[in-house]
Amino acid sequence: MTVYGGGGDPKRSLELLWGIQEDRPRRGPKPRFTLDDVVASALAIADAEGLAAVSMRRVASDLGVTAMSLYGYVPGKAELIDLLVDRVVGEVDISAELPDGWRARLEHVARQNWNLSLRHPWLLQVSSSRPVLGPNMIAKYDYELRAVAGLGLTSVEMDLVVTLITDYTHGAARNAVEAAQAGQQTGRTDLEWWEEYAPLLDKVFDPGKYPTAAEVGGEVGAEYQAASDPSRAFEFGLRRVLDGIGALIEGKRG
Amino acid sequence: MTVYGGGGDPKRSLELLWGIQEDRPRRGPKPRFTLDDVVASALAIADAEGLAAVSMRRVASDLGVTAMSLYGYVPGKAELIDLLVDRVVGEVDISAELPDGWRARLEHVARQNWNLSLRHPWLLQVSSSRPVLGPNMIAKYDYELRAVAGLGLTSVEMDLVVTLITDYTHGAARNAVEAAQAGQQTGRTDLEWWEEYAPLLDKVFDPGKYPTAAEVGGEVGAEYQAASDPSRAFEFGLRRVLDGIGALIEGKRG
DNA sequence: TGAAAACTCCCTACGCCGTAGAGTATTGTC
DNA sequence: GACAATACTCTACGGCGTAGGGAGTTTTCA
Repeated sequence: MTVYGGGGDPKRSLELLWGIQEDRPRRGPKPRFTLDDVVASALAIADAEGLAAVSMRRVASDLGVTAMSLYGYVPGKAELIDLLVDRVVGEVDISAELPDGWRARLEHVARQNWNLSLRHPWLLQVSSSRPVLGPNMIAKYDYELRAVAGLGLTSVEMDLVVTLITDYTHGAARNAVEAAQAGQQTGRTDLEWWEEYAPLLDKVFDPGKYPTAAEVGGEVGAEYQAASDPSRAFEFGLRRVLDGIGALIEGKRG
Repeated sequence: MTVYGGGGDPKRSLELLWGIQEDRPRRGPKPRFTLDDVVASALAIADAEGLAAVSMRRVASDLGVTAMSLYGYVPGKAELIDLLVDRVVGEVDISAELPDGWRARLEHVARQNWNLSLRHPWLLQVSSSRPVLGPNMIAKYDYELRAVAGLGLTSVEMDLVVTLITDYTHGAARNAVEAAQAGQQTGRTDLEWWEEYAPLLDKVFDPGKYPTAAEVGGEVGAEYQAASDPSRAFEFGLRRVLDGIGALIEGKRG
């Protein structure tokens, strides 16, 4: 359950991210691994067991080495997490041609971010104190900006639109991941959980006091057979957000 | 930097949240504090020094007591965090009359959530595996649903709209808090940070490869004198989201 | 060629963390 | 006054990030 936010020394992180090290050959014994090996090991753990399982000792032992030897590759855990983030951000396929039309393009961007978060749920728990300005992050930012290029928006507006899409997607994905993890953690399906705690909640929850919540909660629960349907919520919200952006773009044209 | 997600035993959390304990008077010595005292102590630490500083030992020592004695009040740290969350959620003023008009109402809801997150930044780092169904959380949910009542939306739609607003606000607040914390953590203003790392980034970043990011990033940086302006981004996005919701509502009417 | 420097990795240790288990003092009930 | 229940303390375990120093390996330079 322990979780780390990025935010090591930004200068050092930048250097590591962009691979400003070189000057091999150096004097001592050759390193047993590359920096990439270390990050890959951490990634495997994060994906399989969550960010909490990513400890220096664990990453090291998976590599067959002691914890302290990692400090030859990375100044500390925070920087390792920064590298981890940029690495999975690199998974987003930014070589693909963007679809035609701003709406399809933004939808594509949103879905890419959504999928990325579901594939690496721990990503949502990394709250970097500064954005990790790694090569993949910048490439992705460029890709996303291109989705709203040529629409008559100012640079600032382009940035704001992309931020809106990614912010919203992030929030929606967070709900989805929480719901999914809750199910697998407790070993119960949503339905089972609902059935177990509904009576307890009933005892304590006064429908007369909160009639709106009671009615909506009841109908929503009945419809989803769960407390929520994050995937549907994402689709719904995305449509509204795109509608809102559409109003902006058309306003610009008129 | 260490952070905890909620998600203790949901049953026990529910009981604590709703105060199903009573059956005092009991036999032994009287407890030195109330459960509220413990939560208040944890809250003070979280607000002042962040969630990472909230350890059982620390909370206890602030109360003048050993760590283990907290386990008489709370089954574990996870449940304490659950209580912490519901407590600050209770700060939202839900007795206030909602403004007239769905748009003003939803805007009000969004701003309340925004302010709550900025007042208690650690809230954004608590990723409960299940929603904390405390009394305050439910009261807030009810309050927020009332903002979209009577508009001809189905229950499910009402829930989706509220989820959209809170999801978006959560994501936007997250950026704001990160930016604010980055400034105070490193003791640098945004401008200073920008000036320090721009040259380093310049050396590594190829504008020819990412012309869109280069141009937009440059103009955005010049306009904000910083990498971003989260507050402005929030306002911008909120307007779009409300526009999108407006389209839905008007579509329902037509 | 041999010494020195540079480097990787290991071992040990410190001060944190959440919390289990057992002990001690205090309080209420019979 | 005896007994049981309770609140709290102490000690300890196994984890964490990482500082410091030592050992062995490889390259460089005299």
